[in-house]
Amino acid sequence: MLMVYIANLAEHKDQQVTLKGWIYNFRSSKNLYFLEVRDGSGICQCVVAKDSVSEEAWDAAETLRQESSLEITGTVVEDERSIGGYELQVSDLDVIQIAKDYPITLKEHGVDFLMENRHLWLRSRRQWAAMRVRNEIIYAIHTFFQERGFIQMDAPIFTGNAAEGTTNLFETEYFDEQAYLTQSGQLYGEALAMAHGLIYTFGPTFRAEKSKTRRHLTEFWMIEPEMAFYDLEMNMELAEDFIRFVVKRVLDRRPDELDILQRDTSILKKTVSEDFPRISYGEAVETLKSEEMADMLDQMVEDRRAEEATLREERREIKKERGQAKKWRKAQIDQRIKDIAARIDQIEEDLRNIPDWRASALNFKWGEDFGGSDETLLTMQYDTPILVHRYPADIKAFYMKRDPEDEKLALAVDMLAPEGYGEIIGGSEREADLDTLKKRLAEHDLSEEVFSWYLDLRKYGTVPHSGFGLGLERTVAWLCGLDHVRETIPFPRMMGRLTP
RNA sequence: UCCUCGGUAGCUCAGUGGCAGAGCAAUCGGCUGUUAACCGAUCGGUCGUAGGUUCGAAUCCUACCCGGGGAGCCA
Repeated sequence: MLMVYIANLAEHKDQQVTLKGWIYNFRSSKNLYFLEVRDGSGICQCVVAKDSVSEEAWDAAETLRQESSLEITGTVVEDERSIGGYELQVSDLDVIQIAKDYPITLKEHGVDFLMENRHLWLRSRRQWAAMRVRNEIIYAIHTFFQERGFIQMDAPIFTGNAAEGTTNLFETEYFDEQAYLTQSGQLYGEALAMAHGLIYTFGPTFRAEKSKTRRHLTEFWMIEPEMAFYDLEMNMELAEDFIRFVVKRVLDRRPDELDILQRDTSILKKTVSEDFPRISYGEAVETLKSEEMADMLDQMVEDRRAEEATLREERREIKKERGQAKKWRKAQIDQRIKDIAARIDQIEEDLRNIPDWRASALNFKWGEDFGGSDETLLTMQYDTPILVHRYPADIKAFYMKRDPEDEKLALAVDMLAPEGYGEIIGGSEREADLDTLKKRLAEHDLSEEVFSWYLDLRKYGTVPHSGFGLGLERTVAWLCGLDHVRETIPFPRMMGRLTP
């Protein structure tokens, strides 16, 4: 029998084929079973009619439960009523195993429960789609750099010295020594760039920050290109081309997955077609303190209040209706009431927070770093990512080159994603001069001895060079429209979560 | 570390001082095209833990534990 994957069913119209997979869902009537079978490549509805199969096969169909594994044979027919447009008219089926009491139903579940069952949750449709988008992003990243002559090289995961303070590093034993898990491959990337010119690293990084937010993991994946003979402008150009390329590939090649995720792609399309605004830190500060920003925030308060009033009105109406409603309508109303309550909670939190955002923005002082709300406010004015460059040197790392036109500034750049997804890229032109770099180490109370190999890079044929780091999970969250990075990686590691 | 919200059936939740509830799942039955199918029945409880107030506590008070969201920090 011809074994096929569901993704390829269209090539086998009217043929007899065999699928191997798992029961995603099933419905039944007296003489008919509708089995939704998933095989990893997709989902196909398989129709078992009592008079089309043997008695054994019919009895077997009756025993199937969610996630039972099976082989199923039948004819591929086009049917617009079915998911994917094709279904299988079943002639035979073999049960491999009956799964009893699969914990994750197709109904709603809480985050904690789903995280406890992450190993199973990955089988669910939205998670399946998100992982395929993640894969497409990874493929696009490699394609982009490989096509431009970049060499992928790996930075070590164990490091002996804590480069920039130990508070946010994980410590571990390394034989008789203290070792740390890497929080960035960048310094090593610079060494690699001096050997190969254009390189990128792609690996895990670890941060022991006690952050419990939707944007943080303790273990996440970072892509760090490093380019010899690139200045800040070239760095920004590359970062913009890079993100545009990745977004375009995902839009082109994963429309079905984005559809499953119910991602509104209109804003993503602007990222592909429009230039990213470039704003200096100084300009960003001006924007935050401006009259327009204050007005925008006042308008935001009004909009939220209006929306809340509308939602409360709707809730009153449907609560009245609920009394005489039929059962299915009651369920619908209950769901809507839950959604409304969640949205109202969010609005009320926003209304509590907006005065703080407003104060933070309007009282912003040159020299401070942007807070989460400041970043959000800056990106709200655009539909594409924005590049914010030339930050005060005092709030940036020692290795960043200063702006020759203003020594107070570092030639740094951050890319902020739209729709509140925050910083996805951080980068800079690196300090190339040996004596200046030594001076910076001294200013930061860092020992020259620890960085002796790094200083060698400036001693032997130093050149201008730049690079940046992309956070993979934040990128996946943005493209998928997910509100938490925990759904962007198969097994997330975060505060209080080490299993499964 | 701080602020804030929460912990009631396998799951999602309602119940704010007076008999422990609903939907889903599971089990049994019904239904010839279902789309989170539907309909009927059955099963299902250490109300996070410990103490206190009260004639009486899921509900009020105190402490603690666990989790969500946020601040700081950051990709």
